[in-house]
Amino acid sequence: MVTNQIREILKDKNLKITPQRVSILETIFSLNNHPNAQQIIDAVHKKNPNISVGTIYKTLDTFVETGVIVKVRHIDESLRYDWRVENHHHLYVEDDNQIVDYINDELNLLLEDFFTKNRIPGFEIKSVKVHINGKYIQE
Amino acid sequence: MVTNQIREILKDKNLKITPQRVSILETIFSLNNHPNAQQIIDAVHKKNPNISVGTIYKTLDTFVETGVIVKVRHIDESLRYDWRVENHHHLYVEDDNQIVDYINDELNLLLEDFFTKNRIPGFEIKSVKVHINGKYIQE
DNA sequence: ATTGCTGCAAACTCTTTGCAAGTTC
DNA sequence: GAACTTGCAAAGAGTTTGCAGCAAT
Repeated sequence: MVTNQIREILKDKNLKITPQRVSILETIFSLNNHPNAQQIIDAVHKKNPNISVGTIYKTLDTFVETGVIVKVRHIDESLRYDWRVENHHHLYVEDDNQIVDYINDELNLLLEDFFTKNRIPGFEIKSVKVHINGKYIQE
Repeated sequence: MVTNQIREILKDKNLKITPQRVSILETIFSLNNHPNAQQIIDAVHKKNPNISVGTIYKTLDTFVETGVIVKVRHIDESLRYDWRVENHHHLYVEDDNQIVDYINDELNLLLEDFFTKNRIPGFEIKSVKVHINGKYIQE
């Protein structure tokens, strides 16, 4: 992701283009696997140790409010940030704090079909995500 | 869950039977939906405000170490406690910190079949859990 | 010049830890 | 009585907030 693209994203959202925001957004785009706030802070500080923690939290809030990124509420207290919107699933890698995207349209269709046929009374489904837990092995 | 059963569980694990432990375990069994530490603390304090927070945290650790309860690491920083072992799925209720069990054998079979046919190269699957996000509605 | 952003510091929540006093067996 | 458990208080991590000064438009 080039800096110019980032400046354009900010401009589109009527956000002032500051070095801090550019750097933070650049960092988020450089992190592959749904970083949480702490991981973003650490990564930002590697390049710019002088950006304050408060600023980073406020910037993340701003990005979420304006739709630059989304805040994924996996469970009430576990927040992760992602800039992708499409529905996809995740591999949770054991002994490793890694979360890898798993995209499979056939699985999406299968689940959609299942939950159409098996409605949950009184419950409106917004999205269905599959968490695949396991680990990488030598083959 | 009767207090006598709880005393027996503690005795089986060679844990000293203290009023605090009985009360905490009673509370955990009374909470249906995978409470986190804070929810357990709140619930315990409703009945026994004088049990200290430190004691509750230590007791939870002790229970986990001895296998009375399990600590479920949904994602690296989101811990919830549960005493059930069987594989089941969850409804994540929006605007509400509720997680409701969703048990459906047909869904389990469907997923098992899918991932048998669609192996992920180099990845050993330990478990597959479906997170159904949505909200309750008036019907 | 105006608006909005940043950095700092204080404060708050959740969790962990050490230790002296108290409780269980 | 020995061993373990509790409560308290201090401390640490992560996050939020207010405000004065500063930067972007």
